[in-house]
Amino acid sequence: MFDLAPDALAARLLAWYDAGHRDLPWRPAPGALGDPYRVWLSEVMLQQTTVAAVIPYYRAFLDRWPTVEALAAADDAEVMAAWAGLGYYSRARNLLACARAAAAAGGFPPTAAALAKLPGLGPYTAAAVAAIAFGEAAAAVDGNVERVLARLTDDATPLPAFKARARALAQALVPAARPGDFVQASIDLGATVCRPRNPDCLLCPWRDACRARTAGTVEARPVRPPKAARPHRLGTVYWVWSERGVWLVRRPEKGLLGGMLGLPTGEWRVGETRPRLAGAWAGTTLNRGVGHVFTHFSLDLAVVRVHIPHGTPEAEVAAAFGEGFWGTAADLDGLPTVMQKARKLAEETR
DNA sequence: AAACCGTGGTT
DNA sequence: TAACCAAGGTT
Repeated sequence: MFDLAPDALAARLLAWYDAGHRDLPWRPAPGALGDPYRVWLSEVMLQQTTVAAVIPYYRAFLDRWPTVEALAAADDAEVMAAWAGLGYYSRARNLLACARAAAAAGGFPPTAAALAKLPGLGPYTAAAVAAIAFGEAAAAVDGNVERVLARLTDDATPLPAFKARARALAQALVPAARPGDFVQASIDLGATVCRPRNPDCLLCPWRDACRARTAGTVEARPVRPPKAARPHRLGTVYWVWSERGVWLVRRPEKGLLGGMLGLPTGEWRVGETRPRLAGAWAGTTLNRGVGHVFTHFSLDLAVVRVHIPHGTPEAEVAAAFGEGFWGTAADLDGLPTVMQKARKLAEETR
C-alpha cells in the first residue's frame, strides 16, 4: 500500500507538524484535545472556504455565541446575518439546527458515526471533530488529504471515485495516539507543502516514500474530471426605497442564498432578463449593473431604483415586490455579497 | 449520482 | 483574464 510502514509515515508527519505548523485560532495545543464546540464551528466554516476568509467570522461567532447553548438560543435571523458574506448559506441553517440538537442532547456525541448524523456534518467533518475534539482515530479526508494520498500512492483513479480509496488509505495511517494532530498535520501538509501547483517536495516529510514524485506525476495527481461549463444568466434586482428604509425580503429556505435576507429580484435566466412587474411605480435602471459569479452560473444584474411615495401602504409594496419589511442600514449589513454589490451601486447613485 | 450551493484569492 | 479551487454536504 505504501513504500514505508504506516506507523513510520505517521511518526514522520507528526514530527514535521511539531517542528512548525500553522497557528490557527481554533487549534488545540499539540497533544491536547480541542473544545468540541470550537472545533465543530471552525470545521463547518472551513467547508470549501479558505482559512483567511474564515478567521474573522470564527472570531465574531465565538465572541457573540461562546457556547453551543448560546448559539442554540440565538435568533435565526441574527445567525444568518452574521454568516452573510461567507457563502454556502445552507451551512448557517444547518449550524443552527445542529447547535440546537447538540444543546438539547447535553453536548456533541463523541464518535464520528454519531456526529455524522447531525445536520451539516458529512464524512469529513464528523471524522475531523471526532479526531480533534474526542481523540477518536477517525480518518478525515478533505481535498488536501485527497491530494497528498493520491500523490503518495501515485493513484490515477479519477475523483470522486478516488475518495473512497483515500479514506481507506487514511484509515490505515491514523495513529491511535494523537489522531487529532494527525488530521491537522495531514491537512497542513496539503495546504502548505503538497500544494495543487508548485508543491515544495523538498520540504515534505514523505518525499522519499512518494510514488508520484518518483514517477514525475506529482502535479497530475489527483486526476480530476473535466468540469461543466458555467452558463451565464441575466437578471434584475430592485432597490425599493422610501423614507422608512429599503424593502427587504426573506428568501426561501432552500435554493440559492436560501434563508438569507435579500433585495427583491426578478427571475434570473439564461439569455433573457425577466423583470418583475413593479406595480404602478416606474423605477430607474442604473447605468451600471452588477456582475457576480456563483459556483454553477455567472450573472449580470440590472439594478432598478424604485422610490415609494410617503404614505404608501406596505401591502401595496408587498404585492409588487414580495412580502418583506422596510430595512435599515443594520439590516442591509446582513445581505449576502451579490446583494451588497447592488446596494453599493444604488447608494452611490444618490 | 450528478447537480446544486458562494465567495475571494491565486495564477 | 479566465480558470482554478478552498478543512464538503445535501438531495
